[in-house]
Amino acid sequence: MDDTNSLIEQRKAKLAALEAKGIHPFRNTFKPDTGCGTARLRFEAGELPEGTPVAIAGRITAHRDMGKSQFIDLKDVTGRVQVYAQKQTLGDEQFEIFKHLDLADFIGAKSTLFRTRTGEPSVKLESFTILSKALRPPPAKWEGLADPEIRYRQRYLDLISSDEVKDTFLKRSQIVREIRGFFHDRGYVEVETPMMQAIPGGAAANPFVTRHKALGCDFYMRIALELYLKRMLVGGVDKVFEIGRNFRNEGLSRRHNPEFTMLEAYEAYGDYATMMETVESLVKHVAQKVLGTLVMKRAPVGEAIKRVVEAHLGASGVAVGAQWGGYAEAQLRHYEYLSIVVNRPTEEVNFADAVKVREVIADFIKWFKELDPTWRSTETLPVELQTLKRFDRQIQPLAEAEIDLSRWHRRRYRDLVRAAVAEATDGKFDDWFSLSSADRKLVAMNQLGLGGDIAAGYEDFEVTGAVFEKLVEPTLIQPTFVTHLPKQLVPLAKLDPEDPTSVEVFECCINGQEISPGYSEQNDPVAQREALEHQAGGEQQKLDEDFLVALEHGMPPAGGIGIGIDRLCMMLLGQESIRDVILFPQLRPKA
RNA sequence: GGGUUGGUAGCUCAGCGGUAGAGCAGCGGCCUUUUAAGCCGUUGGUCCAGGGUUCAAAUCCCUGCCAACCCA
Repeated sequence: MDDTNSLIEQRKAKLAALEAKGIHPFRNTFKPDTGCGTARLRFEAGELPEGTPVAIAGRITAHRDMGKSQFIDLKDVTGRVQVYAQKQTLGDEQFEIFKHLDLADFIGAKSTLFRTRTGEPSVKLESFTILSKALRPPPAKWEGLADPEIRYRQRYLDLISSDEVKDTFLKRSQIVREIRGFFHDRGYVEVETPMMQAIPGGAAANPFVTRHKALGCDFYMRIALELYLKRMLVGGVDKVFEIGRNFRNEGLSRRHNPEFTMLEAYEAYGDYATMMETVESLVKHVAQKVLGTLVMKRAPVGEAIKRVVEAHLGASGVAVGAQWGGYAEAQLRHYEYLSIVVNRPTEEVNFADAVKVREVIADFIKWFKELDPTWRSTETLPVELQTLKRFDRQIQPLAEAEIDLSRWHRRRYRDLVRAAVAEATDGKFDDWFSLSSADRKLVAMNQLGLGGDIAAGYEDFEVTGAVFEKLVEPTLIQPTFVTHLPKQLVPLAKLDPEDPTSVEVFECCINGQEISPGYSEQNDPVAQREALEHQAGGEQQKLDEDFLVALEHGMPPAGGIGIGIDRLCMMLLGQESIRDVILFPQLRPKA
């Protein structure tokens, strides 16, 4: 970024020298007739014979100077091809210019296909045109870009230096295209609704505020698509969807970007069951089309495993493992194994280690139970059972190397919570829902270690919600529809007629994250008004009266879904940070 | 908000009290089939900023700024 940088000065001097020779390095005077990678591939496949003339254009990404012959790599979006230039062919003057081209310059090359002595499919240069002179040097060719800040702020450099990164974003583009195709094929209509709204509705989230000068009022960036898409249902567009940006004014993390891409789709006369089928078909369709498989490799887990093991080795009873050696040499070996995992380089820690760590924990539990059948707390042994259980629970999702999108599971919310609590407390609290509400809070804070996740004023369903979020959701690696959510959790959805304490809602979890909620949408205008008024908590200005009027005009019963496109991409593309599937993630502005 | 780690050449990094280093990139030279080309030579630095300790600080200490990760 430093303009006094001598490399930049040198390049500027080269530019001036070219111009002094009457060469204009920025003119659009060259039309390629094929791509660099395309030419290479078609040559390799035998579609084009040796000697075929090709006009290619691209960026110079490598230069190998052999004296009177020169090699460069030319790269465009289709790939890379080697260009071979000879002094004999180009003539002295052109050859000198070619020789002094810089990495990152763009040229157009008239050339013919041929193979080098080592068999590399290449092109032999006949003439070339400079199409753009780069005034700044590219990132290191071999190491690539290491500084994450530059990767995100100057993504173009990241795209230049990493084919994997480029591939990820090209695939993201295909994913979105396939999603569109899927809905269009099913007769859905794609629409665009306002991003700036006077009353941001459809979700519980903090909005961004913006100011309209001419109207003299504030607008909010939308936090959901829902309320406008439902207006479309009222308006008679029975199958409707939108893919677009939502904005939520919250913190940044590995899984959160303030602006993110959401898909919402609504289908009249459908319900949450219809939409489960839709989500399953959609995800399978996209995976098959874009990746050609339904088995997803998960992102590397080394860092996460080390983090968990380290936390437990350091903070809790496992750290005293060495002291247990007194009664079991095998235990000492196990303890040593955990230390080895922590001390190994991150890249070498893998899914198999997570499986092994789980075995180690299971052994510890078994030994301790043999030693003291009543073992539950720290009374007699140096480590608490729940500590080991928590340890195991955190490792468990890291032991699954693949996601199998051909098998989808359906589980009831309450069953999952009940089982998770029973397991985490070693059967001590085997029916979470039979506990009193006060006990639930105590158990969650003390036995389940959720003290930090539960605020004092939490209502009952929020405590259960925290248990689900912390204990259940991260373990749902394989595609799972969680159904029959408690009605308090989703106040705007339709009650289940067979179980009025739960609603006709699902959450589709994959890879330990919720990627898609789905609903039987509320179309009773009276019930909807009550729910919204309750949600607004008496603040009338938050109530979207126009939306309620729309419902009063009649909305057909419908099923609806929302899918976080960024999270879907993370899952499909094996990325563990949302910043690696968003081209220009939000960062603090540079001072 | 708290903790951890980091900030040294254009890039990737080493050095961790005693002359500021390497590879790549750049520049000059040799080489007409190389491919992380090679060989010879060479340019390039506010060691993030400020303060302190010391005969001596990139190195140790403090403060600040920036970033990544974790926790909240």
